Amino acid sequence: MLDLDSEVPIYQQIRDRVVEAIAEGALAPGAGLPSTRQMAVDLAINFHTVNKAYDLLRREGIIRINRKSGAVVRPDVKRPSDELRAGADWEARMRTLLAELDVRGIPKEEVKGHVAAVLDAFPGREDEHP
Amino acid sequence: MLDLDSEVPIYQQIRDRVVEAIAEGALAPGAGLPSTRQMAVDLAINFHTVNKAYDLLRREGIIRINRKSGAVVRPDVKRPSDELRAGADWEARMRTLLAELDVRGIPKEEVKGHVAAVLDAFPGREDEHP
Amino acid sequence: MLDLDSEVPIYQQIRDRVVEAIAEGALAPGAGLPSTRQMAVDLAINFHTVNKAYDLLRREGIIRINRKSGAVVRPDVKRPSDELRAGADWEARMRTLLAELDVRGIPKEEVKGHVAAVLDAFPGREDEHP
Amino acid sequence: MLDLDSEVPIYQQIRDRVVEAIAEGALAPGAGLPSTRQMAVDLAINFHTVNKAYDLLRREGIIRINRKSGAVVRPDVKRPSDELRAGADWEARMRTLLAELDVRGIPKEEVKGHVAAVLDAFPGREDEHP
DNA sequence: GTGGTCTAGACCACA
DNA sequence: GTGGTCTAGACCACT
Repeated sequence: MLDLDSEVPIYQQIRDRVVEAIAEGALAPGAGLPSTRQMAVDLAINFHTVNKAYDLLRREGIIRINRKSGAVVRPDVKRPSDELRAGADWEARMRTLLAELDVRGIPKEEVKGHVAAVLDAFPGREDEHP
Repeated sequence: MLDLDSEVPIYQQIRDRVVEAIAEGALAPGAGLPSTRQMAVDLAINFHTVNKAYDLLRREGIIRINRKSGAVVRPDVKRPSDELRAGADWEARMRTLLAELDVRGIPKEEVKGHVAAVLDAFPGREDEHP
Repeated sequence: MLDLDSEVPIYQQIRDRVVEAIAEGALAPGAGLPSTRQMAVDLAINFHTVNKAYDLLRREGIIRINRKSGAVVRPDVKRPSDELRAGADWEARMRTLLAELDVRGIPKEEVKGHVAAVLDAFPGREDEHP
Repeated sequence: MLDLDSEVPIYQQIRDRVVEAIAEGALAPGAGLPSTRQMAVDLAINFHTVNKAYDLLRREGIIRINRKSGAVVRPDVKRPSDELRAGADWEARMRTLLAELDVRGIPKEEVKGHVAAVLDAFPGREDEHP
């Protein structure tokens, strides 16, 4: 699951995998994450690295870290909130990615189709279409 | 246009801006880019940094670097080529980004709309709809 | 081992020596290379130059660069891969070299003998003769 | 025939093409080369560049340059001569190339076959097998 | 301690 | 005038 030789930092990969797990529904809002030491053992990496990933997720407002109960997915995640939207600059990042795909000659319809397929595979909330 | 305090390297930002300019049609295939030293003074950065960005674009097959006329956008860019598409774990990168947006509570339809809007704003190739 | 006065760039010479060491078996797949700074002091050159050589080898898919353990020879190197063979205008390069040798009056049989001798001295892969 | 965007210098490409033409027999020993200005016009390049290529060939002992008759292929080319062999370091260059091919996973027999095919396609001298 | 980035200045090759 | 190379030193990110 992790590529230790990748140029993308390990803590970033952990963060990405957690975010994807939440989006897919594998990690429900309010659910607990493994302890840093446990995940470090599972992934055979230094626990400081896991710590850094968790801290990043906390600063992004995606998880909460309690002294006693460990890290849990914030219950209000996946709900529209200005707090979560802020600091995302997601339009710019998406624009950069789309520009690269366009320049590489990947057909627009293929990209749109992939985006729709991925998004529709996410469980979604009951209040999505109010 | 550049954020010198960003965590994303300056040379990467330059590379991204060039790619976007090509996708938007602002930089047509065959068009020339400023010389490394010129762009360096324009952006108030070191010319080695521009050099690295150009070298990255060259290795990606997006521009050509000619000893006399400087850097030009490859005329055959935006033509689907296996080599260019190959370097593409783009589905994974897109999936990670989409998961983050979903977790941040951004409505799926808003994302799809933005994607379509950005893509449709790109001029596109003549052979896009054969 | 290095010729600082040569017209071929130092970083290219380093890259060539590493490739030769791999072919000879002196550097086995999976083996580690010296750290950039270490090799720099060993060769009495700037570490940036070594850095560039390693980066070139990485982009060629010959080594992997790991943040903690440094550079290692890719374990799957020497296994025929289309991507590695692709970057190969090798027939043209070989043709140019052979033409030069012919013009210089080096007997064809001597050239063939040298080629065979060098190749046969390389350990080779287990799957070479299936 | 020339790739103006290549990373290999134009004057070097000209030199390589001339050497190949001699090896193939298209340019016989003693034959004359086009004038620098003529070749510059033909190739649509600066005549100084052709000049540099010719000078390189002269310094390599492959052609002679006469004030009146222009550049001619040395009549004694293709014959074994210590003068021509010197300064070639061809074993080292061949070794580097072969090592790269081996590392890229190209079968040894394929390389040997290509070398033999190219060499045998060169006309060869009557005194080759004395 | 590892590699990565940026800056800076000098020199060279190429066209 | 163009890009390419090498050197040098400082700072940062990652593990």
